[in-house]
Amino acid sequence: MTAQQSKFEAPKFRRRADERPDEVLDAALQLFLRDGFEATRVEDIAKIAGISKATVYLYFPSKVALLEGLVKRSISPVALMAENAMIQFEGSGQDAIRMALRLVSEKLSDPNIFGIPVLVMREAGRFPDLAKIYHDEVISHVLPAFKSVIVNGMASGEFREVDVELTIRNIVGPLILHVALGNIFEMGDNSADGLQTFLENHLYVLFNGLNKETRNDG
Amino acid sequence: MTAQQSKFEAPKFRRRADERPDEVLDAALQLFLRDGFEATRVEDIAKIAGISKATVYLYFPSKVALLEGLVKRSISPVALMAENAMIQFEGSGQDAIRMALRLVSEKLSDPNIFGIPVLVMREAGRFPDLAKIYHDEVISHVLPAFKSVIVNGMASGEFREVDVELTIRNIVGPLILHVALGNIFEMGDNSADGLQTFLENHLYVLFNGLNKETRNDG
Amino acid sequence: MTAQQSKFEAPKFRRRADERPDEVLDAALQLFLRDGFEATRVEDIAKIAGISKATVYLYFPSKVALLEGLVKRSISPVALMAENAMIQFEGSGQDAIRMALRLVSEKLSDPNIFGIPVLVMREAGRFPDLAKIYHDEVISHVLPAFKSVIVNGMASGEFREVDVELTIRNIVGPLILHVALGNIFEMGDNSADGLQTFLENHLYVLFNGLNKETRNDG
Amino acid sequence: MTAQQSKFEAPKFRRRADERPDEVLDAALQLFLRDGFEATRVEDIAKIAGISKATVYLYFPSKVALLEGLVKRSISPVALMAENAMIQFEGSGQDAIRMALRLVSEKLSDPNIFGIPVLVMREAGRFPDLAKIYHDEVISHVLPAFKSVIVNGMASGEFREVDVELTIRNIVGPLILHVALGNIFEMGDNSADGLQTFLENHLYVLFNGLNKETRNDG
DNA sequence: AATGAATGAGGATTCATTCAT
DNA sequence: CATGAATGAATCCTCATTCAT
Repeated sequence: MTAQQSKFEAPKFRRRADERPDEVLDAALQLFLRDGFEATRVEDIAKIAGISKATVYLYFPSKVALLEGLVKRSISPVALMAENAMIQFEGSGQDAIRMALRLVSEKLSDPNIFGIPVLVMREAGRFPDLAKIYHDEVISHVLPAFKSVIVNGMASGEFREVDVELTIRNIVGPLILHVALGNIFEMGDNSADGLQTFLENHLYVLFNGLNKETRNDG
Repeated sequence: MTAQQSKFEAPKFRRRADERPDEVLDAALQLFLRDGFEATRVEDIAKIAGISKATVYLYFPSKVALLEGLVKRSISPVALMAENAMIQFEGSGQDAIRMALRLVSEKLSDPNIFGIPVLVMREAGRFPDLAKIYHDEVISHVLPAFKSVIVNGMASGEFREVDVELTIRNIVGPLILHVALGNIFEMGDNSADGLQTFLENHLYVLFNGLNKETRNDG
Repeated sequence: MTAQQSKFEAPKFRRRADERPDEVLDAALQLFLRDGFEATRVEDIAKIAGISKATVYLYFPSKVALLEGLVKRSISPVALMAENAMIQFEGSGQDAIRMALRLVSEKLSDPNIFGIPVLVMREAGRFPDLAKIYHDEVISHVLPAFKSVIVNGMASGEFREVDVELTIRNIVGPLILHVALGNIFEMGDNSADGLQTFLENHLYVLFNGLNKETRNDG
Repeated sequence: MTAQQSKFEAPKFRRRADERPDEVLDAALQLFLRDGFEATRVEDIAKIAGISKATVYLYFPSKVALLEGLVKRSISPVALMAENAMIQFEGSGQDAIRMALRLVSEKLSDPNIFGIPVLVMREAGRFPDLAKIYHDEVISHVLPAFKSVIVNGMASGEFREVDVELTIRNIVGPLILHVALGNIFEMGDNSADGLQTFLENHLYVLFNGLNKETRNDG
């Protein structure tokens, strides 16, 4: 379990400190997702990371700090990326959204990332700080980007007249649910391929609607 | 708070025992939603229900039993109702879905109900039993109903050709996300009116698509 | 160790709750005095009190609360008594002080009491609350009483002219030191008899001075 | 703070190792007095001393060793001095005591010294070694010296007939209490001046007694 | 000589659950 | 039925101490 040491040197501990925080976060994410925050024991996180319980506290001041660290590490970059991509995108609104979701879902197939939103949804209620971080680092970036794409699309006549705020739930909700179902009920698959397949269907329905004959009232 | 009942139906001072379990579940749901399952103390549930901690164990053998009791009590009827409504419905596929979602979202505005799915998503990971109950009592009823509506709609030429399983995420996902956002970030409103407004927009987008000019390739 | 149960009934736990807090405080005092506050484990206190660790927390919200409880329980009454005795006393200043010290030292031979001042001196530095309690409940009562006796004695010509505040250290200091030495180095004896003997010598020196021929300058 | 020394005596940047132990002891005393032995963290001592935690262990084998080092360093010399002064003193008993106390209290106003007795009183209970050191290095020197002064004084008719052992508490007790009160409750002042003022009053009361008219029975 | 990194051992506190009444 | 009293088991976090560099 602790193995993997050459027979020559036996470095009981000591390893480059730089890698440690990341390894700890990886372990934490894995267990938080499986068992929830409260039910996860710091000792188990440590065990998976291959260090001692006390060493965890060398890098993170508390158990909640792990939660917050996870959000900061994994999601923020994705959110920023999606935001920038949408802002700078020059094509149609449809293509902008299509590209953003593809970008995001590529990242989401990284197991270190796709669980975070679900984790946040589970635990944010009791940790206002966590909710705030997620809001500041993710929602406050992505939301306005989507909004402006929709608003522009409506202005140019590309999109129907819809409620901008509420429609964002139609764009993001299916994706979240897909990941969550995979996570929780182990329904569907969250592999890169599975996500891709899902995404194409989602985009098709999202842009064209379920109905074959659509109203032209919008 | 405990006493004070009219002399007529007043059994001295204490509610009929039959009502107790319900009151306990109400209290449990309230706290589970706010704090999560692990972080909720049985003692606090008891306090809200106006009884003693030990009395809770008179009605429920354990803390998890409360969780399971919640699902059984609140969601199953709704799911059954939606299932039946869809099965017996005779109109178009669009109207079937429309009706089912309206039915559900009416119930969802009952605070004793709308939190359950979110609660399950939060805690099912660690309680396979809970996941199983939810799956058996809700998912296994609603999913096939939706599936058959979609399949029939495609057969009759009403709906485009879509992946049936995946499309269900487009139907349900936005609704779940809407409720969750309201619950966790206190974004949007989960009042009956708010839900209604959201639902109309959701159905509009779902059936007609975002694009004004749709492809007729389906 | 837990023994002492008649062969008839085996009351695993359960005892009159009224006695518990006192028993816990007794145990706490014993260990706090021997090992200091920090070095005393709550578990050991519980063991001596014949209950479980968790039960301690049924009666006292925290370890510090035990410390504070000790002061409130044991010393306050003694201080009040001394205060009242001095205030109501009608004889000479010398007799007032004599009486007060005798009264106090009678109580001090109660092992539940004589250790408290030493304990407070040891721990008050780090627990401002404890210092405050002791100050409010003991010092603020006893100090003024002594002061007024001295002031009156000086006014009536019974006592020499001295610095009132500082002289109180001459009255109390030797007593404290005596008890502390007994406690810490196990020098001298803190039995009722030992205290009595010490007290008579202390009072003799205090009132008459070491010098046989005294100055009459005061 | 670390660097910045003239080129002349500058051993590059780091103080001579000889001074280190003293600096560590200074830091330790400061914290032990404020927080007690147990509650003081070695890391904080190191921080004040301007070195790393591990370096402390280069000079002292353990945390207790710091405690013992403090007594050895600071008090022993004072005790020896007082002892010698009293032994060699040629004047009256009163003047001998007066001189000894003045000598001691001069030293006591050195913050590196006056706290030690209080510290010992706080912690000796749990560290028999500490109690022994203090006993051997301080008490066993000072006590006999005082004793012989008193005995001689009684023999020459200068002092009243008193219990020698117990009377020493009258000599030292007020001084200890004065310092302790200053330390713990921040009553009185422990400045050199404050101590001086206190001492004069103490000696006045000690030798002449509180009573203006003294018995001549001694 | 000096230290950053690591840990073992321990302690306060919490809480679901049980039992005697 | 109802509950106050009690506890075992768990878990976070701290800290003196050690070791490799």
